[in-house]
Amino acid sequence: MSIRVRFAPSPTGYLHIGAARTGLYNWLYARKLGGKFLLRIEDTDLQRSTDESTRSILEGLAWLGLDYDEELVFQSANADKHRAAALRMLAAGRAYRDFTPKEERSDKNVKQAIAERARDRAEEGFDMRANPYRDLPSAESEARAAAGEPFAVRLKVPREGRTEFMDAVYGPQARAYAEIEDLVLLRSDGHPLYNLSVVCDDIEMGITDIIRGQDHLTNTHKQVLIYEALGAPAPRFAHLPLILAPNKGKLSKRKHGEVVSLTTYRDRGFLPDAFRNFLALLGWSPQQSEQEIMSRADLIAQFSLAGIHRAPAVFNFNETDPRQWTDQKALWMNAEYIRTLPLAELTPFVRAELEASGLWRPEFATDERAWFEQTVEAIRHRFFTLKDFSGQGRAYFADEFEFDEAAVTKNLKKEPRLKELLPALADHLAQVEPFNAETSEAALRAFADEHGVKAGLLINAGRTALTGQAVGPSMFEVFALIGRARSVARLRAAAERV
RNA sequence: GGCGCAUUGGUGUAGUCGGCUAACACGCUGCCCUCUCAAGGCAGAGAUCACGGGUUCGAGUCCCGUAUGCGCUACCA
Repeated sequence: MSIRVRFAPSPTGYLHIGAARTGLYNWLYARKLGGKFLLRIEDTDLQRSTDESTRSILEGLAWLGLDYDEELVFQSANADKHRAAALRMLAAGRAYRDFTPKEERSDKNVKQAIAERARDRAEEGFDMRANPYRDLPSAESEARAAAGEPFAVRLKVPREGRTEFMDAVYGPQARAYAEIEDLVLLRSDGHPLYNLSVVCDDIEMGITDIIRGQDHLTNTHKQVLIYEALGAPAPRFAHLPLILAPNKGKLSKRKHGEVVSLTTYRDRGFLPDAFRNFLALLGWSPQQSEQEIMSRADLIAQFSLAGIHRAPAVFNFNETDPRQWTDQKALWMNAEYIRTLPLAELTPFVRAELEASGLWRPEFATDERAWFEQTVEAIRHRFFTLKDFSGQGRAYFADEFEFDEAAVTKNLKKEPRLKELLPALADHLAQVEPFNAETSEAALRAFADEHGVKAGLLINAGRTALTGQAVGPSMFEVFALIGRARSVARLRAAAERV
């Protein structure tokens, strides 16, 4: 049977990078094995699910290049089928009606309340099978239901035995039934619950392999029980190590903000290829090579569940240092992609960035196309994100640009004579014909000798005058790119800043 | 509290059947290159492989225990 996997996020917020990685691994697995990668939106929690989140998830997946097969499935649309499945289990004696009135939830610290209750129960040797309605004669159960008494439907977990399954990452797993509660399948208002919905949909969609976060490892035992009760074969499972924050705690939007949102990386100038590459390596590594820079095709070719780690991965970043707003290796990898990608693949991204910041001119794609490509080629080598093209790189595309203050101090204010030298140099360069990297270099060096100053003084001052920056490509390359007229004008204008 | 999972330099990881003087990448330091900064090249610092026992001629690798972290333990997903 051919492979069918699914990515099943719940639309209760932006797409978390951990979830994105889960999607990526599913996608890689399907593409590698020629299977299908399906997408299901788990929107059964109607209070928390939003259309905006769904859109954000779709956008994020599209950005990463994770195309899905077949129709998008909304879990909420299948609620009737889930209810029917619960009723089938009820009829088959694999589930029972629980008439216990619904507990009032103390909204505060849900997790803590659960832990406390579990502790109390453990102390008194609580029996998971103690529910008084578990063995209610079916006639009485039917009668009370018919009379309109509200009830939840619970799975009737057998008293003796254990669930077992083989996890492709964590190995053989087993859990005694005694450890598993008679979980609720249907709420007393008829609403199907997570574990039931997931299993029903996975059966319906013909899912063969479930690849998901390790936080579901213990849930899986419950789901195996549901598969059995439904008389369906369980799929294969593979659980993924979690991605942790630098303090090895949970990585959450609440605490860590936008670094955990996938769209942040798109919005802050990451190349999708670079981020996909980085994400793939967070919890997985190729078996047969030490290669780290991997294209989409490389990833597909190299991917296997065997290369997935068991230990959680720390996503490293420093909230107090803007230069380390996200993992340094991710930043490095993005820079690596920016400087090594074939130019033709990079320029569309640069164009989009320039358009977004109002720096794009149509000529860049027509008459000035060669110039545009040369410029991108010249400046991309020291950029980390696409944002740098409109930031540090602004002066190449527009005449209004900011001067970096440190650069002005270092290269212009340092030498008062520049106030006269710069306009004089401008006059000198205005005579150069033709004007290119070689001729401008010869002219500048001759000018420096003539005036008894080091060429480096004029070179560094020139770079700041022309680009507003302290760093950049070779000065003479910059002269050639900016052109004579603009170079001369900027040299003169910069004299004011000395 | 119970159950489960994990634990190799700051981070991501490699270490197949036990032979490691513990490998690679990011980051860090220095040098070279040089008009700056990157890139690139070279060199280097940084790990008694969580801790304690055991098995063995020999353990990062196998076994037991402890600690720490994380997950689950809901009529949340």
